Amino acid sequence: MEIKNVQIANIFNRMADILEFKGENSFKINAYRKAARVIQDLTEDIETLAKEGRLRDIPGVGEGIAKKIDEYIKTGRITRYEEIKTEFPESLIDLSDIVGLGPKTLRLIYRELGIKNLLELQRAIENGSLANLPQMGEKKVENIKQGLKLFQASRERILLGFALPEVLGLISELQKLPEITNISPAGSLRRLKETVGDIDILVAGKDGRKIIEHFVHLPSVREILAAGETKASIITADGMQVDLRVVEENSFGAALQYFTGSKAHNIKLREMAKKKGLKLNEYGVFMGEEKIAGKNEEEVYEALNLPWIPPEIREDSGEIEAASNHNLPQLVQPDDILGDLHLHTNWSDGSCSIEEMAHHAKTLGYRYIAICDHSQSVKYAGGLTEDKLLRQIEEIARLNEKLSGTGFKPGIRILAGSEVDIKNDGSLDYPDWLLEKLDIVIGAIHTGFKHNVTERICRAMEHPLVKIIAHPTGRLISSREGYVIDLEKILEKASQTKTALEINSYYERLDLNDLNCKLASELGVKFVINTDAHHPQHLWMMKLGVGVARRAWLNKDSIINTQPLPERLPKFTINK
DNA sequence: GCCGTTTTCGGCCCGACTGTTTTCAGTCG
Repeated sequence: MEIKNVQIANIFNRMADILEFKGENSFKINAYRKAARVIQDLTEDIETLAKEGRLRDIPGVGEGIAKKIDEYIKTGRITRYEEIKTEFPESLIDLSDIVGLGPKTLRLIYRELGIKNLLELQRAIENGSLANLPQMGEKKVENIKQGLKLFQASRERILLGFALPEVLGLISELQKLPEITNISPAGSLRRLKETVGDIDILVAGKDGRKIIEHFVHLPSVREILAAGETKASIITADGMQVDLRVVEENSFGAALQYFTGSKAHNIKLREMAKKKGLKLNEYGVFMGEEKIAGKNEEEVYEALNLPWIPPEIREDSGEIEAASNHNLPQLVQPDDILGDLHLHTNWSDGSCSIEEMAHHAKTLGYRYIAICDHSQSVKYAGGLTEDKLLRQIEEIARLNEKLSGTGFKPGIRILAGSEVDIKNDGSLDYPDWLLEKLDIVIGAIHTGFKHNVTERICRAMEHPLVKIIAHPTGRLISSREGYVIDLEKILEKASQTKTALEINSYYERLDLNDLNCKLASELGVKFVINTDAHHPQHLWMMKLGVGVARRAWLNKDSIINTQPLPERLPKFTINK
């Protein structure tokens, strides 16, 4: 459904690139970019909005852009785009993604040297013709050369689950320095976006030079890109670029706010500040010359008459308006999670015993877990035969005796479950008499990703024992697209059958993602946040899934594993 | 091209850095 949203957003972004190249009014260009971003983040189908004549309700969409959207939906094309697209070679506009090569320079090399594509740009660098242009010195050519290298490598963004532990490690190393009075990750990492580009760490402290000296000589640093008094950039042994910035203590909040972004959120805040006769920048909030806030984020927001806004929702997608109306959501927190309902063990393709998983879960403060190993037809993952599942149910009963809390020692409850494969006809991989012996049944697709997946999942959700659908879209971030599905249909069926959809926290999945969760939530769907852990060391990823939920504005009431288990098991109660 | 509790016209976030200049343009975040 959101396909048209993405297509239209892409066109507007491309139009902005072309208009920028043409040297059009920069505010017009920004208008296109803003519209593109808002449309991309929309949870509603833009086609529906168009049919209902509600396009103009989208912030950033006015008369001109609404007309173009209507045209695209009716005819599949936008005349204005087709016109300007033919004025210049596509391969030329592609070059605008090169860092260090802005629209002005691009226009210069096109006009003066006739450069139209990557290859010609490379040649111009090599034969020195680029360096001969006016305003073009040695350094600038070198910059473009570097940008070109990055562009060709088309540097991939880093998975959050990969970057987060690394950054927390760096931070705990840095905290040992007494000169550092405050420290925090910033940027998209702090907003818990599923992938991050550069990694930003912000520090408040006295002796910038010393702090940076310490930072660039940490053991995990492979290469130093820059090291000044207030800013340093390094490459870690894992190949991640990390920027450290040092600021004065009384500007830490303003700088943290600024470097956390998002850019769109910051722009809106600055507009607000301006309307109030204030000025907001990375040093503080100013009334004339006087600084009225900046030491911490709370007072920065307060100076603008706003409550503090959690970083995860700072995307200018309604959070500022909600804050103004004192209507911010009570976002679910990591501590709200009472159990993990999707764990694997060495009974199928996990690497540890049920008891080991339970022990680790207990150290995290969980009150319950569910063991959901694979079902019989998932051979490659060691799916359990019917007999083996029966034996596992007995083993879990035995462990529950052993691990149940006594007196002052709280225990942990292990639920017997299964991640049951949804077969090609939508039936389940175990017979009902066996499923009925389980505390919890999760349905999942593992084969036939292009084969009637929507119908299969919907049929599985109609089964009264299927309480959860695991990783509902099947995507792997930056490596697999996911099943071919009609997501909206699935969400509606989930809402109707009261089947919870999983937010799978495994770092490569994060499935459902933030936008899909937001959409699902609007349709009244319930969620469960699981790790799908195959090893105790995967359990920490719960915080990634909680991040997804927070980015989707979810509160704890819509997430079933924030609820305590009923006194008497066996059956996990989701009323279907 | 969008938008409006000062406006339907005249604004549109803000600062740092870099490189090439000699007071500033271009680019980035």
